[in-house]
Amino acid sequence: MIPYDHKKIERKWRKIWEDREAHKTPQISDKSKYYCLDMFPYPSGSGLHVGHWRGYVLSDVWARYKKLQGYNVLHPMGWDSFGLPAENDAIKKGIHPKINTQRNIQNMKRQLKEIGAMYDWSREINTSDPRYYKWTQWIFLQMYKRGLAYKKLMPINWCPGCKTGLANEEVIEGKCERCGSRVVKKDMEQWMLRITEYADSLLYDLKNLDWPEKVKVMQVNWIGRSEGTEVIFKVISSKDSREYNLPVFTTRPDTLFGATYVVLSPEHEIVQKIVSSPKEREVFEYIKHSKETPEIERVSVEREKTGVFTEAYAINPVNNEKIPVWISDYVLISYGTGAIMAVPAHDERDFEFAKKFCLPVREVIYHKDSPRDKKGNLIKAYTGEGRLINSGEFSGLSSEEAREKITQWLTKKGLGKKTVSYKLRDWVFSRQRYWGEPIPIVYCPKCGEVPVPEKDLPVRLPEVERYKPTGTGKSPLENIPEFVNTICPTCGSPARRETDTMPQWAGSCWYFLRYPNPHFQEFPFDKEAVRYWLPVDAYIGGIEHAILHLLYARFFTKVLYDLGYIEFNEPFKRLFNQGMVCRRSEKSGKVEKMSKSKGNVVNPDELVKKYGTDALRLYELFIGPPEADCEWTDRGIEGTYRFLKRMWDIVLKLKDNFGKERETIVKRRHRLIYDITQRIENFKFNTAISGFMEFINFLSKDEVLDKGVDKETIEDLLIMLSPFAPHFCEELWEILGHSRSIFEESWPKYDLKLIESDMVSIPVQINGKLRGELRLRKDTSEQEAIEKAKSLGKVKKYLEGKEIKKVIFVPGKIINLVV
RNA sequence: GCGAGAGUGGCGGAACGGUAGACGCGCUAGACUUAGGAUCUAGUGAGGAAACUCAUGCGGGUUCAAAUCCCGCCUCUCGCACCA
Repeated sequence: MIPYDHKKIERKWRKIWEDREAHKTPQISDKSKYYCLDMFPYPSGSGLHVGHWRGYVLSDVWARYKKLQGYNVLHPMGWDSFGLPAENDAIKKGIHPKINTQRNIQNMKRQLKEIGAMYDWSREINTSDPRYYKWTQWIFLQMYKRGLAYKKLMPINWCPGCKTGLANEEVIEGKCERCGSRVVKKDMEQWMLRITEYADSLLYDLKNLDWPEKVKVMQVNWIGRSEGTEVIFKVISSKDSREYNLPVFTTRPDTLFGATYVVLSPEHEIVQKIVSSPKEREVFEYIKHSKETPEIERVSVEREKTGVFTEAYAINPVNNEKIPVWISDYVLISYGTGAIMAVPAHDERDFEFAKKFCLPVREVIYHKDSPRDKKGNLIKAYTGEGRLINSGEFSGLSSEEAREKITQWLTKKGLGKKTVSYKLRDWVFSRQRYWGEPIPIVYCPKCGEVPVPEKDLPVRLPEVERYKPTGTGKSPLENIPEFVNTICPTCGSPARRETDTMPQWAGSCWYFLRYPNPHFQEFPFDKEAVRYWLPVDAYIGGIEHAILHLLYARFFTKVLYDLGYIEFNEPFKRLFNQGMVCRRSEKSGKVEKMSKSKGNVVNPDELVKKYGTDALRLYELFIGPPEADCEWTDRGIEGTYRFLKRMWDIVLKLKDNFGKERETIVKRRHRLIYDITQRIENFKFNTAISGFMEFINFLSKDEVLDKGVDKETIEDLLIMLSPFAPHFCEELWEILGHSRSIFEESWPKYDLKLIESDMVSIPVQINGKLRGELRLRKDTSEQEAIEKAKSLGKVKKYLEGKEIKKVIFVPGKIINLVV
């Protein structure tokens, strides 16, 4: 008998698939489509480890399963090759990003091919290819024309390590998401995208998506919509007694009568105008200090509150009370209006601040559970709802009624209005780096800011010698006169190009639209092909993109939808996040996510050599539930490898003399089809594989093999296993005499009637404890079943001298006798 | 602090409120072998000679019956965190 030779088989089928163009997806077809997309990787220099494999295997099994179900499946792959990760890798190695990226792609593509996935490589895309980024620039111009891209001087997150500005989303705990450096604030002219305009749409459309709840919640929190009231306080300058209108945002207008002071963010523009001369120096020092304080510290909850009194006063519009105006860095310039009314009795932060600076606390919401000392004073803020007190004509109302009434009152008097605030900020879209899409804008001394005409796209990234970030706040492109100097597209005068480039995320915001026709010349995407293929039916990738990429891609999709270019406003119908593969790290001694820096990676190359791709694919899935993190066990793969070998032997043993269909086997077959189908549908690939193992254990019993197994059972088994172990199943399929690929077959069907058996085994319990087991016909009457149960030897013993108080009989399930 | 998820053998993990530990790793014994780190067979939660008892993070509850449902804790992981 031929032994299972994974090397030979895998090499053979990979070549056949390539020669036959087996994975080439037809552009358009009569079949229903299924778009199964992996989050495309950036071409990293460290290559793939078994953790990366997991997601790719998962999506490939799903894609192949859908193909067997008769769908026309699109399962493409490409490269997210612009941006910080690729550029930092190049700088570290001292190789030009273009060369380094090419090399990395070559290596990763080789590794990806080892997985044996059905990627249609003829559709490969690469975001740093001018034929691709031409269209990224084109989309930017469409946004620019609609006012969705604009330039603004603003304090942005500056990473001193990467020497570039970052988006809010790229700052994690005050540190750069890429390099871990502390991010500082820097005032810079930046290109911005007006993502806030889409805040509500990004929020409300989440509810129709089949996404993990966790990711949806993260996006909801990130958008951070909160409804409230803008209240206008009058501020009288202590410098010159001039009056200014100061809007503040609050979600609790019901506490307005409890406002005993006002706090401005140190960066608030009005501060300079209202501060008294004696306080000017102190205020200036405070502002300087807070600018220098790293965001991470400034925002720390534990930190004691600080602040300075401006000696100016504000008028509370609702009762004309004069209250002091302070500045403090616990008020953020970037949220709401950058100013708050402070209600110490009902806000913890305000309470803390009031205690420190001896400011009055006035209760305006009464509740019996307010935390008080013996004298009846609040010992901390009561932040819940209640009934209004000390609130003039509004006293006696509930918080909810009061919010409505007070807002109405303010609106009528022109002193306030209902508003909505968001945590979401506009997207900082400029990077002062070389390796990215040049922003297609020209500055003309006569015409000002001029967009590059579409016919002149792409604005090519010049070939340069020096590509390292400058740290001056300008991109390295600034030093390339051939790039910078151009002529104005409008008037022809000498002009300068924008030298900032787009962020890493730009290309991935729309790549899923390009795959349906990746070589299309006339437009970013082929509308016809997009109409057929989009939206993406299943999007598979890591949870780390829960906010950044997924939010940005949704934003681009919505913009393109509003501009009439596409007919759907959500790109990814279903999202699946695979769990991370972890392993004990020698350095830390902890079980951590696999990564090169932690030194706990497992290289798939050696495993493929020793056990084969198919055994590794199986183990990647068998290791645990796909959505859960898992711990890699080095010897675990032995199990799936042995499984394949045993199955191989059984099929070869059977192939020359298949038996007739036998009832027991047919029933087991239908049971298997049912189980496997259900488990795959529910993404329970780990238990699907254990189902195959159980079936093989059943088949390998001598009595089963001796009595014979029919051909159809084995063929169905092979078809069902083929998404998991494609090379292995193709080979056995051929050995069984088929000349067509197994992936041309269709998924087997089950007959529920055949699954249900006439005989069932029923556990018998006494007082809920298992005491025996009964084999019964399914339709046995309750009475007969109970009698039989009572006569079981073991059961009899327990019933001796006892009285049966209650009998539980669940047909086909259980018998429980209570004594 | 807030929000979400998870705690089951030596290990990875199975279990529509109904036989806890499927399947696999590892381990033990045996078979075949010059050999076995290949393969096959049997066993493998703990205690006990056995009958049996005890076991799903801890403590309560509901139920004939709870890993599963409810209440209260503990631990871990992840996300958010002065957002007014």
